[in-house]
Amino acid sequence: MLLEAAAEEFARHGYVGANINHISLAAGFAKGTIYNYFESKQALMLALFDEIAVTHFEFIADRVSRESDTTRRLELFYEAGFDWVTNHLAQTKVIFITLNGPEMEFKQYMYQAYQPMLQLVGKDILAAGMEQGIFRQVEAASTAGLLMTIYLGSISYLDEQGRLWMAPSQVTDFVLNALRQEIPARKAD
Amino acid sequence: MLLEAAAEEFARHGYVGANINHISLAAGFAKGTIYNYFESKQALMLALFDEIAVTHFEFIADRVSRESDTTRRLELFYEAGFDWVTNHLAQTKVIFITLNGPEMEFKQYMYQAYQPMLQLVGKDILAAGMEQGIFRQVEAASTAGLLMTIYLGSISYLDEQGRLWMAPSQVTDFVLNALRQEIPARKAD
Amino acid sequence: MLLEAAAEEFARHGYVGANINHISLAAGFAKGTIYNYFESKQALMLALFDEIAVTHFEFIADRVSRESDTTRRLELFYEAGFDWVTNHLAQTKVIFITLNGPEMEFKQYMYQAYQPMLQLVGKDILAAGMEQGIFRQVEAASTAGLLMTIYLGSISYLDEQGRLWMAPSQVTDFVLNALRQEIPARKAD
Amino acid sequence: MLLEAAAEEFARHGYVGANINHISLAAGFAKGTIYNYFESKQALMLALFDEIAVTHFEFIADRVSRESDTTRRLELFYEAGFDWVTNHLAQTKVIFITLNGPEMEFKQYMYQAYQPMLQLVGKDILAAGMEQGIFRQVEAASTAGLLMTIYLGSISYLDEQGRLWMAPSQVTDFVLNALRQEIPARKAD
DNA sequence: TATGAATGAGAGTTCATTCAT
DNA sequence: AATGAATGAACTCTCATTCAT
Repeated sequence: MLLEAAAEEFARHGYVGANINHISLAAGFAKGTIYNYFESKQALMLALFDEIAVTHFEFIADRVSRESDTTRRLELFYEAGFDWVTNHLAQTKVIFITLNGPEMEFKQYMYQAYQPMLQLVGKDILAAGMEQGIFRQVEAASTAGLLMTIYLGSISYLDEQGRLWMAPSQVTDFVLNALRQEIPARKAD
Repeated sequence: MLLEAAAEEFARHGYVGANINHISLAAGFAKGTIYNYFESKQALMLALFDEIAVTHFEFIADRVSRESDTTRRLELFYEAGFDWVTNHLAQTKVIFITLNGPEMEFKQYMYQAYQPMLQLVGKDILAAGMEQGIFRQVEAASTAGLLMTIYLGSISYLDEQGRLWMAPSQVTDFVLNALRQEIPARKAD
Repeated sequence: MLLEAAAEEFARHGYVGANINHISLAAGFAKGTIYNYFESKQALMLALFDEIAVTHFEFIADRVSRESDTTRRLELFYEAGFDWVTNHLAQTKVIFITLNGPEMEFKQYMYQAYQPMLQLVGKDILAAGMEQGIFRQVEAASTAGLLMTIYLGSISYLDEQGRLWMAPSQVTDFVLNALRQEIPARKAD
Repeated sequence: MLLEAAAEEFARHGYVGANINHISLAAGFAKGTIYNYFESKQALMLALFDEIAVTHFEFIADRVSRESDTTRRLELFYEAGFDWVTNHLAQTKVIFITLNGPEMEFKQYMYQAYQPMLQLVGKDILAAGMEQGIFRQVEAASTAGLLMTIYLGSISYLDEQGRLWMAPSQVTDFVLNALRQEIPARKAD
């Protein structure tokens, strides 16, 4: 599979450092053959982004939508997110290389590709939780961004074996504390 | 001068994509002159890491240590951190390029270089706050990592003008909520 | 074609001084094309050694083996050797550049590659001649080395047109005198 | 000593590969200082040739001239030659690098510089021996060249410790056999 | 559709040489 | 006389891309 081989190569060497001939060979083709499928190295990268964003989103959205309880949904978002990452190490590295890399076009492209996931967090989880009185009132857009950031940040330190330094439960715990209602207990005063 | 030019070039093009000759020229030297100062492209990068880590840490530590109140210290950590970032755009990009790039040696090196800052968060802020009863009891090491992650995550999306999408106060607010005491207060009822 | 061009360039400029791009261009290719055939400058050099050693040996061995008389074989060794040299000027220079150059790996490699020719001289000529009573008893290994040395030495001073300063007959004459039986013949008087 | 350092460097790396800055530093000077003594890398090399040729010749001529017997002189030529070599490894390598290297100007220059030694062999030893009836009649010039060639050939394979693969006595033995009178015993037939 | 030889721009790096101090 | 920072030409090697087969 060309996109699979591309993910491996880009993950291991970054965009500039990746060798497009190696990708073609790793996918079982000859050197030049990849150009029959993608116009250029850049076009290949963009195609890879699309595939990653869709796969990633669908996997998480599927798991999240199985529960209707919002707190549980938030937990599932991180759980499913962690699961996907540990099964898609190369793709995960590609995400980080891109989001933090120097190529601005790629970054923009990836932001677009990840809008659905941002929507999922912002609307189906955060806004819903605030409406239901489960979460305190926060600024929705930037907090959704923060939740995504925490997700990305907590998966960004993968060791060589793909192990994370943090359990999803720790993250969920932290986030739920941050979002819970102000201490209405005080009213008791 | 050379390290400044190097930061700009690495920020704009990444490690592999950076052109060491351009760095030399941008610093006002001829092509090869940079090799009178650094043995290789890699050695230049490592020297740049050292300078960034030290500058970054000293700036933040200086501001944080001016206050003794722990909550205020946490606020100052993010405020000073944001300040440094907006005045060191190139250096900040270098940090992200490295932490998320494919070169493992660089990553390791940078983790080492940032140990002092991790200590600052873990001991002087987090552990101190727990001791003083200001923060709830959390697992210190991984939570310190999470606070750093949130810092890095929230500064990682700089636009071309170096503007952040989030105010330090929002971040502090979120984090203080996550760390405040559980609501045993209710039991008092 | 490439090896021919390589021999010319190495002969003219030595290993370090040779320009691998020039070799590629001289062979009718573009600059980098030679790297499709040889991994590096060094690999090219080693491949050239192999080709030279084999060609050189086969040419001489073929001529020598046509005669069974040992004295004649010794003569043929030098005659054929001189012939090969005058028709392979560049290759000959490469041999000398290597045997006397600073790169020890190359030297070792060439010694290995020339073992067959040393065997030819040591066994098929020298040892055979001693057995047949044609040559006096000498230490075989080092004398074989000396015969090779004399061959190499006498071909080492080629002028620009590839002319030698010595005829093979002179060398043969000298060597046959050095190897002929001691003068026990006199005792026979 | 600059010339000593130069001999070491040229011996180890060849002319093109030698680093003139290293030479200056090895001699205890700063990088550019060598240019106060020699106009260029090439001028340094030529000066080194002069010194080597003179030293080498004087050492051998001194030893040879202590004996008047011609056979003994021939022996002393090789003995002294071997002695000089084992005490001047770097200089010896420079000779070979030059005689077999690609730079024709250097080669020519060295031939000139070694004329005195060729004279010594051709006149004081070979011609004298023929006149005295000790050696058979041979073509003087080319045979003198051959004797030099055998000298150079037998010292050209120095291992890293400067050991030769052949004793001077073996060489002398071989050469004396080659030069001794034809078997006058035959006349008895 | 697949191949892989060929291209050539461009990179990192070296180092003889210069020259202001 | 001595220094050593600076120069910049030149070199080895890489690789995205093309194209005849």
